[in-house]
Amino acid sequence: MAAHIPMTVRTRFAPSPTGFLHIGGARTALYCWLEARRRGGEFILRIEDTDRERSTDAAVQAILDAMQWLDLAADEGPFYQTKRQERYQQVAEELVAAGKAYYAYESKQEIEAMREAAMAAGEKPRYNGYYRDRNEPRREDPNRVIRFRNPIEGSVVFEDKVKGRIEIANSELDDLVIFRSDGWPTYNFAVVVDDIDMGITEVIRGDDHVNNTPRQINIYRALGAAVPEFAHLPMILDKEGKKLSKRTNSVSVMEYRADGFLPHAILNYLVRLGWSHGDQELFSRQEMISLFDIADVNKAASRFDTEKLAWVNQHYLKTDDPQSLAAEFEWHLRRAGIDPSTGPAPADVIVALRERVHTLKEMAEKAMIWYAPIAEWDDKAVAKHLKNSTAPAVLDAAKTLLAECSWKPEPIHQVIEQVATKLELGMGKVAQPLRVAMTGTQVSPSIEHTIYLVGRGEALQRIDAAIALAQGLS
RNA sequence: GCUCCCUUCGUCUAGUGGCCUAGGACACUGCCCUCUCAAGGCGGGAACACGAGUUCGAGUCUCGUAGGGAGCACCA
Repeated sequence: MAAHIPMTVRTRFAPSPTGFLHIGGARTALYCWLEARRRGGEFILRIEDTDRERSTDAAVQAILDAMQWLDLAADEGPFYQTKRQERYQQVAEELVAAGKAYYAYESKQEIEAMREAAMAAGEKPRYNGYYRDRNEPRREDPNRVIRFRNPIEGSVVFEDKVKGRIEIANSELDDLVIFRSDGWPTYNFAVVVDDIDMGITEVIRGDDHVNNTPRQINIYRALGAAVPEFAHLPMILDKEGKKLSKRTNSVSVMEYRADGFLPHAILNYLVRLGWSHGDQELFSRQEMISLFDIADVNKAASRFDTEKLAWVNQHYLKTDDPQSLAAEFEWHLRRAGIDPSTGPAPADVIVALRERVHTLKEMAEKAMIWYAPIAEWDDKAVAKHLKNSTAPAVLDAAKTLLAECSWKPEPIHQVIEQVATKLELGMGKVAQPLRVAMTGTQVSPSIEHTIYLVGRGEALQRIDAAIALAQGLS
């Protein structure tokens, strides 16, 4: 028996640069990447920019940036379809020469009339095959296109890795245009040529392409190429079960970044949307790679749940090394108008706040208390919060002890306890006035961490200011 | 209209004929812990779209119905 030489698995992500990388595209890219990684294959990135009307360089860059931020590196590419124009033309002409495609010269209006006639007759809008058997030679004509001579008999059957067996009769398919009158290939043709040339073995894409697959398979066969495996991913819907729309949802991956989500949290959330491994919710990169299998992906569409994403995000905020989160957090601080160098170390702030927020954006907002100048506080609100007969005594006692204690959370905690014991007050009566003095608000992390992060010099000043406000009350 | 696809708690899902009086997670909620807010711990309510059939036995197989989605371009 001949030794079986395993073909290397090659997957590809092929977005068209007409907008940002959206959440559905990110999941497709993730699944392609995971499938390639797990099976020791290659992941290729291809930019499908043959629609020159709608493609933009800015969109290309946005997609590349998002892929990088998510850390989904391609092994090859990005390849651009616009750079392969001659190749498509060459293959299309070869198909004509082999009698597997033909020139057609209808105008767009004629095609339109044809579609309407078919609709009126209760049939699918389709090409009537006028030039199919006319064998017209190539001639200069603004309406010249090349159409694929689709088989008439039989049906196309393929085993989709997520949808299962799918069969469509050839009688449902018409002779699609593969090469346009403007000199560019159409989508269905370009993908096939590219996937063959790039040696793609697994086509993983959105299930809006299921209906295109039989047409493409016929082209593979006409070209004498091996047909790859297909896996069509169900859609991602919004909370209401509607199609994700820019108007009502965050759809761009980079919007999620701006909203304070971590790249790995997004990946973890996405890998679980439509796929699972028993009861496991959290996956490291390595676990995702070793456990993921495209064949285990669910068939049905799923809804995007920001609250669960937020839970996953907080999980990683709590468990990741604060130091490794610092750079992304600083990005958010700057976005919030804060200069990180004017306050405590970002990693320390992360530790103080990570159990209290779900996103880095929220964290940056809450971190304001350690960076914003005290002058910006609302004095009236602060004074009101200090309206407590024991507040001045607490502040005074704390100030004395804080001036001398060792500046670490633990000793500061002991100071609080000493004040409570000395004044015979509960922890609440001691912590709250200090909290107000430190932050101008009634909510903050544990009091010792709050004070610690303010810093000794600033803390003493804030206590003085608070005492002044409290006295102003009486 | 035609073709294809989908259907388990509110949501993401486990489930591949008996282990299911259907499991986990998010969300919601009760109690505990507590210096605020959280986090955490222990509980709770909550689902097999519907109808036939196959079978000793169906969430799991078959058919039908209903509902939802996608595609039907010289757009990808």
